[in-house]
Amino acid sequence: MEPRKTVPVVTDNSCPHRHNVNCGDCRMKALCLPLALELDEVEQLDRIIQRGRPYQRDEHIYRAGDAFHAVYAVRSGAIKTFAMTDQGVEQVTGFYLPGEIFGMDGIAHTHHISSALALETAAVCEIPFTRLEDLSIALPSLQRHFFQLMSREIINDQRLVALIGKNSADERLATLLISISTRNAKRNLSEQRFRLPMSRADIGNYLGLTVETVSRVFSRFQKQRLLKVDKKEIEILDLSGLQELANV
Amino acid sequence: MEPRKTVPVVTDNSCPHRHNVNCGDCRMKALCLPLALELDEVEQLDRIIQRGRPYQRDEHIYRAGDAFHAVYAVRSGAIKTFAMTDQGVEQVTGFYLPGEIFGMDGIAHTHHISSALALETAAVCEIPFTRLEDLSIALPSLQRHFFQLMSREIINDQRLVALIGKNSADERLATLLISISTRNAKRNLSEQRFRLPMSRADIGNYLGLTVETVSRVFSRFQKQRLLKVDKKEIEILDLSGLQELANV
DNA sequence: CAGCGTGATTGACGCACGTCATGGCGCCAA
DNA sequence: TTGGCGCCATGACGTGCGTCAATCACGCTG
Repeated sequence: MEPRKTVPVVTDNSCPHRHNVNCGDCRMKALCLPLALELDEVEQLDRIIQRGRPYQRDEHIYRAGDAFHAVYAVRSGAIKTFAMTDQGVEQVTGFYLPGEIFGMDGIAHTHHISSALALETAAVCEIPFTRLEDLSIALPSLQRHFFQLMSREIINDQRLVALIGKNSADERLATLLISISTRNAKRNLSEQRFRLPMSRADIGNYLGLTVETVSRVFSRFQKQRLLKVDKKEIEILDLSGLQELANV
Repeated sequence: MEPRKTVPVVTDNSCPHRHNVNCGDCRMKALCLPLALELDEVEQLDRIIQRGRPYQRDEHIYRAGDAFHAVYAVRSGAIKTFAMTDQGVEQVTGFYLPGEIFGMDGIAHTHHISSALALETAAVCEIPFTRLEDLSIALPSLQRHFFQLMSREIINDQRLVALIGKNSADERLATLLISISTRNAKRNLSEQRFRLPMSRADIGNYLGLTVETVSRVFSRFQKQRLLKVDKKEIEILDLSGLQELANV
C-alpha cells in the first residue's frame, strides 16, 4: 500500500512516507514546530493534524478554486505551488521540502488562488486552519510561530523579487541551488549531492527564465567545474564558488 | 506645528496628517481594521496604538538592524520599504498608501531586515507587536485579520515575482499604475489623476528596470495617448487600454 | 524490438532592455 | 544673478536572454 517508487532506501527500516507518525516522533518537528511547545501542547496540536495517504507524483494537494480550509507541512517528498495568470500562464511560486509549510497564501481568501502539486511521492500533514486559529488562542507560542512562519514567507518572496529583478541567469540558478543545498543540510542530508525534484521547466518558470537558458547555465556551470550534473542528480564541486555567484 | 508642505488642500478642515485621531474616527479604518470588530473592541485596539508626530519626506520609520517591536499602518502620505543586499544594492520591496500595513517582514526576526522611509510627509500608526499578539488572543477576529493581512502580503509579493519574471517593461509599469489607481479608488480618490509619490528610480528599482527604461516607457505611453505625464502628476487617458497592458 | 512522447540539450539569430553619455529643467544657496 | 545638484529625458550602442528549430536520451507501451 505504501508507494515507494521514487524513494531512496533509508538506513533505518521506516519508510519516509509513513503517514501514521505523530508530531512528537516526526523527524521534521524541529523545522515546522515552535521550539517552545511543551510536550502536552505538541499533543494538542497533534490531535488537530490530519495525515492521509501519501500523494503520488503529479497529484494535486489542492487546486486554485478549491475551498481553503488548511495549511500543510511537508513530511517527505517535495511540493511545488503555482498560480495561473488569467491568460493561463503558469507561475511557479515555490518549492517546498520536508519540514516546510505551504498553503499560507490561501488564508486571505475563502478559496485557494494557487495550486499545490506533488513533484514526487510525498507525505503531507494537513493542518485545518480554523482549528489552528482556535489552538493559537490557547497556545500563544503557536500563534507567534505562525506569525513568524508567514513573515518568513514574505521575506523569501521579497528575496525572490530581488533575485529575479536584479540578477543574471547564472546568479539566479546558483542562488536556487545554494538554497536547496542549505535546506538539505538543515535536514541532515548532503549539501553537496542531491536530486532536484523539479523539472528544468519548473526551475525556469520559478526563476523567470526559459528552459533553454536553465539548460545552458547548467552546462556552463559544468564547464566551469562548479557542478557535476546528471539529469536531476546534482553534485556541487565548488560550493564556495557557487556561493559567490549566489551572493550569499 | 503641522507640516503640510507637499500636502494637497483637502475640502474638510482637517489636516490629513493629524495624528491625534483614534481608530474609530479614522477615515482609513475600513481598510486596515477587521470589519467584524465591535465598537469596544476597536477601542481596545485603539489603546495600544501609538501615534507620533508625522514623518517628513526622507525620514526613516525604521532602519534595517533596528530592534523589531511594531508593525505600522499608513494614515496619510506614502511609505517605501526597501532592503539592502550584502553588496549594498538597494531593493525596493513595496510602496504603501493610506490604510495599508507595512513592517510585517520584521516579525520573523528580533531585528528589522529592511528599512521604511517616508516618500512625502506621512502620518503613521505604530502597532506594538507583542501587545497586538496579546490582544489577538482576546479578539479572535483580530487574529484572523492579521493572518489575512500577512497572507495578502504574500500574494502581492508572488504577483510581483510573476510580473517581473514574465512581463515586459510596458506591462510592468502599466500594472504598477493600475495598482496605484485602484488603491486610490478604494480611498475615494480619483483613479484617473494622481501624483506618484516615488521617484523614477524607485519605480525602476521596484519593477526590476533601469531609470532610463522607466522614463522611456512613460514617454511611449504618452505617445500612445494612454497617459498624460507631468513629472510625477499622472493622468490616465485610456484606463481600459492600460488595464489590457497590465493583464488585469 | 520498434515506435512514440516527454524532457533536456545545443545552436543560430534577433530583440528588448541595460549601459553610457549628453542635455534640459527646477530648486536652492551663495 | 550664477553655479551646483538632483531628477528626468533621450539617443547611440552593446549584450544577455528569448525564440525557433533540430537533435538526443530516456522510459513506456504495444
